[in-house]
Amino acid sequence: MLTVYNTLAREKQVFTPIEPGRVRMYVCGMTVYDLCHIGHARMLGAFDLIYRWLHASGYEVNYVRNITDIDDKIIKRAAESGITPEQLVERTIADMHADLGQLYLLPPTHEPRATQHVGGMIAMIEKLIAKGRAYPAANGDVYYAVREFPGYGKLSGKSLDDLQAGQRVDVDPHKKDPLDFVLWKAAKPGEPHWHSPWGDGRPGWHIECSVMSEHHLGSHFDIHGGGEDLQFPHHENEIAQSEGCHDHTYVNYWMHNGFLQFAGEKMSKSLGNFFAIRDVLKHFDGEAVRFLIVRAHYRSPLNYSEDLLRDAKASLDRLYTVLKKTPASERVAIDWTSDYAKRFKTAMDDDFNTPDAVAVLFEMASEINRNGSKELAGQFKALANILGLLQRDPSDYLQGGPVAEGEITPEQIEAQIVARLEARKAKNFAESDRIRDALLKQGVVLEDGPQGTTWRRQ
RNA sequence: GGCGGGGUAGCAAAGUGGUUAUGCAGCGGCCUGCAAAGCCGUGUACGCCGGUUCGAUUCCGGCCCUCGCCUCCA
Repeated sequence: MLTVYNTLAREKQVFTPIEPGRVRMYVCGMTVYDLCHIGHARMLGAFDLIYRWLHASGYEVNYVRNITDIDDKIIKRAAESGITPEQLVERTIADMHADLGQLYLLPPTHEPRATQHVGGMIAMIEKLIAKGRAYPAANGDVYYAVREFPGYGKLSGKSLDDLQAGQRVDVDPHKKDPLDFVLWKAAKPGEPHWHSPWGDGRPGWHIECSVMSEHHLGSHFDIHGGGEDLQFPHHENEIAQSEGCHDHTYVNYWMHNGFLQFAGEKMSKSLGNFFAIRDVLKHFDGEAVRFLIVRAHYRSPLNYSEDLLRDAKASLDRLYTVLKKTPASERVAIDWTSDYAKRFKTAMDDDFNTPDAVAVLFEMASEINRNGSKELAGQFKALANILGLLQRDPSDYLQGGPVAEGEITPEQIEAQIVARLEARKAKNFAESDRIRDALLKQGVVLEDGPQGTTWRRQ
């Protein structure tokens, strides 16, 4: 029985989908003005794991993850780079897909873009105006009237009065209430824009998700996810829009992942303390990065540093070493009646407790190393597959990784191994050890076994 | 100031009212020409102070520290 922590209820709840056997899930994706950083990887990785477990649990999952392809930052960045917003968007999306693939993230079922849904956004805004929950202002903007939506603040646990007391930005004089947020923005000269009943302009950020989720999942769906910083105001505003428009529940389970921190602070573009995924991948294997994410619970804060990444890689090395020693039998179905699989399932069913599931994997690893069971290795690999881990050829993983400039090639390593074998045959251990130490200095570890000498990169 | 998370052994990270989490690192042993890998063994950790209890890291209260949100943000 799957339980999930629902931010709205502030407790774990038994998961019951609206439609038996099917899950409709929406996750706020990227605004594509720059490369994804490792903090984004944490968020996207968290929901990838959730998606995978729902799927493994037998649900047919409609997983929608949007792309915001029109906003101030995109316009600004494109202008700075001397390209059109469209060019910037296309390039950034291609980069994002490439980077996420390196982390073994599954593509979502649908990846709608905001600019494909402007018509729907205009229609929803018109409906909100008709219901008295939104109003056009003299400057061409349209605002949502938060005081007209009784449930405002229920997700973030904030009251309008508390929010007002905490105000720390200048209030737009066109707003009736300082907390009213923009649904439609009047275009400035030269900006991309669409025609609307309120003049040329473009949609606000919050309305995008209400419209795109409804388009693919309907006005009432199961799971809505995103980073915890989106809880307020973004998700609060989505609720106001969608429930304000349809007068029924928008989402059953709100899920938010904890933040990736660097040096004790949230990693974000605005703080400037971020590492782009592709820069990290120059020095670390993508699966090691993924493992760093998998071995922490999705709601916990997660620290990022090179030391932690090295630690994650060392742990992952152990798991792959198991499969190198004991190759998994091919294409096995998971035996869910086995003790290990049951414990794995119990962990994952408990609000996607991946650290506990990983612990089960390590216990299986020890047993496989003890008994050399290919069948158990098959179960092990199949369970790891649910977490998006351990599916590569073990030697490829252990010998691969990013090859730096001037790094020793596999051919050169093999030649050294042959030379060392000659020395060992001649009982010239000084020479044999010299070769091994020389390789170790280049990050190559030799291991002598019954089947001969193998190597891996540190 | 308001609201919401965290503080677990050297590091990372789950979890539990009393029984081994797990991984990395370390230490001892086995194996090995020596190593590495692997195996066996090895750590009286739960922010502080009270309370409840036969017994609390786990429940309750207070305090301290820390992160996030209250502005765009994953």
